[in-house]
Amino acid sequence: MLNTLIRKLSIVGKLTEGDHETLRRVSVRSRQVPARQDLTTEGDRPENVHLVLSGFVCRYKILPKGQRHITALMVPGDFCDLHVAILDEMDHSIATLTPCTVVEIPRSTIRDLTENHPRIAHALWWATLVDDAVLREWLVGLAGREAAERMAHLFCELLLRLSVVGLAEKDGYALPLTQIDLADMLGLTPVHVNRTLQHLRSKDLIVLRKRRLEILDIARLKAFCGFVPTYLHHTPRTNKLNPHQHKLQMSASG
Amino acid sequence: MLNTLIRKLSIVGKLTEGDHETLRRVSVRSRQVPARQDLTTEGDRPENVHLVLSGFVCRYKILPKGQRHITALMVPGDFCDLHVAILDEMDHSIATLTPCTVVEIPRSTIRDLTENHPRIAHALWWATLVDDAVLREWLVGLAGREAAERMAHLFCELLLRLSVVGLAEKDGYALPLTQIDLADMLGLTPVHVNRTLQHLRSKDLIVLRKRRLEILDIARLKAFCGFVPTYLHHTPRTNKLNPHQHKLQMSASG
DNA sequence: CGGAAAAATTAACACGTGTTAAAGTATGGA
DNA sequence: TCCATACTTTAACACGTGTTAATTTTTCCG
Repeated sequence: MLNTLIRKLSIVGKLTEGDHETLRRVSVRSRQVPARQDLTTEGDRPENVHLVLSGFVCRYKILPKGQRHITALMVPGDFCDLHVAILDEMDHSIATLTPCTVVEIPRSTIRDLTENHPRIAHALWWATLVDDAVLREWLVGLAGREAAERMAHLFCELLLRLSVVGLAEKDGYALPLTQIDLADMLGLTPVHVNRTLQHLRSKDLIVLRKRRLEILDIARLKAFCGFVPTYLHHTPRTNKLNPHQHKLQMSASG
Repeated sequence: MLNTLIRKLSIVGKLTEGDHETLRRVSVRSRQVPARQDLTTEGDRPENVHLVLSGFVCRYKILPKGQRHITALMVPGDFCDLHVAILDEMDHSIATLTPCTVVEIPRSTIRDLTENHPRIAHALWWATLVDDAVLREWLVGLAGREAAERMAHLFCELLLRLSVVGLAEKDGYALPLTQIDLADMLGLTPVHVNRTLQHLRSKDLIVLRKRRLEILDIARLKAFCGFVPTYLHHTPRTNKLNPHQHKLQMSASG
């Protein structure tokens, strides 16, 4: 179970066996949480950081008109709120989407990790920045991709993220979310999520059924949504030429 | 000039005179940069962190179809890429929108600040988290607010952010952005930005002319877009009752 | 000061997505 | 096993925003 975390953090750098042991020690006290329950609520000043061991967790905000919008999806191996220690008050909430196993880690423990375990600290820092990068990609997708592309992009992203922690096969993965959850995540209505799902199915790209996503043709799916996985920073640093320096384009808008 | 940074960081905690001196020393070497020029380009591994002293800077990504989308706007006192030190490769670009004065701070200096100046380190950490919160708010706005509300919300946000660094009056501020810039920021077309601007003007909420935004009725503008400034974390911690715990609503979507 | 380039404005039309509502289908607990 | 509830699916229509393109205005620079 905890392997998910170790597997994920190992992407960045080489953790020692001692680091593994430290992480295991930190995560002994896990807790079962039913689906659709807040872990922390907007306005709180939480004392614990949450680590997901199993299940899906989301970060969300409620707009003045009452709609929920999900700004991040956390899967096993992800921290939910590594950063919140500094801010006075949560400006959003965190909730389970499915039944989950989570570890609650006191802030003091996180402080100890960051001060006395440099490789772990570096890995945690890295994980936070990747979360930011994902957030930016979601933002860009909402503004610039239409519904089907946006959904396809999410499915590609999850394939990668779940693969890292061993929760995906080559051709699919368990996706125990409702269409309402997807709607709140993609900025669509549940009705249009349904339409879009059928559209992607009619193009023989994916099938979502019985809470499992089947990817029928990953290459075509990636091409369809223009998936470029760089932002996930899951691959080691490369020294290839930088293709962006040659096609800078400042005032393009449509 | 540098006061902008000190003013901003002073929101979080009490910096000492020594801290001020340290910040001044770090920021001596400033540089003029013309408008519409990359400071770092996607794919780079930058060696310096950028601090804005004057002008407007943006973070942007180019989508496969060629559209630019701006994911963040940096104003004087803001760091552009405090975080990038850890990641292998920039997954986005940073560019000036107007002529700017920027300071380039070597990564080693940032490391020194974070290791040897705890109050400054804390303030930098805080600034990064506020940037994240702004990003989330933009995401939520793209998904859940329509064009006019989204634009009004941006104007309210900028009024607060610019006030903090002394660049806004009560009734407006300099906003030297083109409608194309606004479009790329709000996820709209330039044409619709123009329509929306006129719509807000027809409601006597704002006037944007000669690169200056006049806010005609800030109270009505805030009400119009449902502006709740908590996410900017510009006010000291309060111990008021938490209104969110009583109206939890998980599956609302429309 | 004048001319070229960029930005703002206007208009007509197209289309993606929202809205509402009703019917069908799973799901989970007693 | 069966019911109650939640979720999914379908349909018709409305509307916000995109698209294209032409025109006017502003800005910039020699």
